[in-house]
Amino acid sequence: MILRLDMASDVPIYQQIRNQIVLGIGTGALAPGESLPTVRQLAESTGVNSMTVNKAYALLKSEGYILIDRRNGAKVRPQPSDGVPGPELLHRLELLAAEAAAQGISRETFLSACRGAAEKMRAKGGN
Amino acid sequence: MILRLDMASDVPIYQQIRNQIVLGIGTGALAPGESLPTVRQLAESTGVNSMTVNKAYALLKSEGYILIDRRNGAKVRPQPSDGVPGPELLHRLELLAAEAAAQGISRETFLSACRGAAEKMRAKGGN
Amino acid sequence: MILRLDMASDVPIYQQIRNQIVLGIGTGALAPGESLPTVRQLAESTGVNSMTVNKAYALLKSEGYILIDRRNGAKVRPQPSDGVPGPELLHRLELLAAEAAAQGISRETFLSACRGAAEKMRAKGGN
Amino acid sequence: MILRLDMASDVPIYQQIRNQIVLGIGTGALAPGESLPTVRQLAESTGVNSMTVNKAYALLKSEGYILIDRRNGAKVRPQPSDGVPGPELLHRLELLAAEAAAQGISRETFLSACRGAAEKMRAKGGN
DNA sequence: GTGGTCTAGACCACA
DNA sequence: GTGGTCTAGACCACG
Repeated sequence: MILRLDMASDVPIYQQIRNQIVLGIGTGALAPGESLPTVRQLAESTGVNSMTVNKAYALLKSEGYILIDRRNGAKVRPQPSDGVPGPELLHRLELLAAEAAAQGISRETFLSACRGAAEKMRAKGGN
Repeated sequence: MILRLDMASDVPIYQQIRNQIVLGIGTGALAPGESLPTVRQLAESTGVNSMTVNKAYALLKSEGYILIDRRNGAKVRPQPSDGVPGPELLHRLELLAAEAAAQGISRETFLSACRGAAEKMRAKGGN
Repeated sequence: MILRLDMASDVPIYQQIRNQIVLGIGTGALAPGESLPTVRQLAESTGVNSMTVNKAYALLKSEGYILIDRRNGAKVRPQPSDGVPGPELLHRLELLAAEAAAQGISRETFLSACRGAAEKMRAKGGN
Repeated sequence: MILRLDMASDVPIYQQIRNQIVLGIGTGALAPGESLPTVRQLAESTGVNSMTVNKAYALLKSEGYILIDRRNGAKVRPQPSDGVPGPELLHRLELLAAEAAAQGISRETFLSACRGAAEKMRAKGGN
């Protein structure tokens, strides 16, 4: 699990960390129950302040992606809530579709890209 | 074309304006070539500082969604660049897919949501 | 709205700030829609670091007690979600009742204290 | 007396132990004079470090809920100090009431929840 | 050892 | 002007 952070990006570092870990969980690179590096480790290996890493972990915890155990550090949440996409996710998906449409990308090309993204994710059971 | 802005949101106002106009273009509510309100009009009708509206228009122009004509104001760009999704869009799509997967949303449910979003967009030709 | 913070307490400062503001909202000392001091103001007047105040405000925002407007700072949320107590609140209430019972406080005395606390809160309509 | 501990919770484990024992005493599940398991037993049965259990017991003793006899281990204190709620308890009760009020919960609903919590406790005499 | 908290001071984005 | 982010280094509670 290597994180690539862009210090010059306008997206905050703690968000980049959060995004990459979510990507790792989604793709299966980080298995459910797997331990994440400690705050200090990640801070050192990325050259980022530990409070910034702390903020990313706190965000992931509040979003329900990870659990923070006082003894063993952070772990990927084993059994995430199953079900339907939340309104916020649907909103962002619509915006993405609108951008594609406004750029002249055909509906089929867009859906093909969706399929490509979905196939990179870990397969859960028969899904 | 009515804009709904949430002053308490953590997404910047100029981004909200930009997003809603992109949504309008994508869904067809704003037709290619259609004139947008002037910066001053939009600023007045929304109660937002005109510098903020200006920033949104400049962003839309730099992204290629609109054309700014000094005489006629802003218009929806008639023939946007056709083709494939850019890397930035693909990146955001992957993050969305990862969030869905990490939340336990099945691949099929995710793709169904994608189809739902795509169908809200204007049909161009046979797509 | 004066905050009294105990630097020697084991409850974190940002929590103390959060608690006192919640108390202010509950009792009506802070009216719905009323503006809170800015982060910097509160930091200065209390002698606390602004990041600590920031954390308290972020917590209050995430809990739905306040709204943060990029232009005007923080405001008490005008129309909080109405309804039933959440499970976390009920849990704490039970613990409180258990502590009282274990200390030999009679049920009636405990309920009397509850009534006393409730009567300090702002009256909403006929409640 | 079964303890349910959540290692991922942000409330310290020794506090969780303390809380559950207080709940047991308050509800009557643990009768006055009843013996508690030894530190070592409780540590083994819960998989928690014995220092942590020790801390919980020391806290319960300092709060007056239990008595620690070197020969017979810990016992629920038979005759707890009778009387009025202490200031710390009142403080937490007020905060609870304020949170309820700030969330739009009516005074009557709050008091109803108080009654519900009180009725779960053991009845002492006619109370 | 872990995460949680706090400071003092800085820079940036937004409006 | 506002809040948001980040740093470097420190201390503490927990286990």
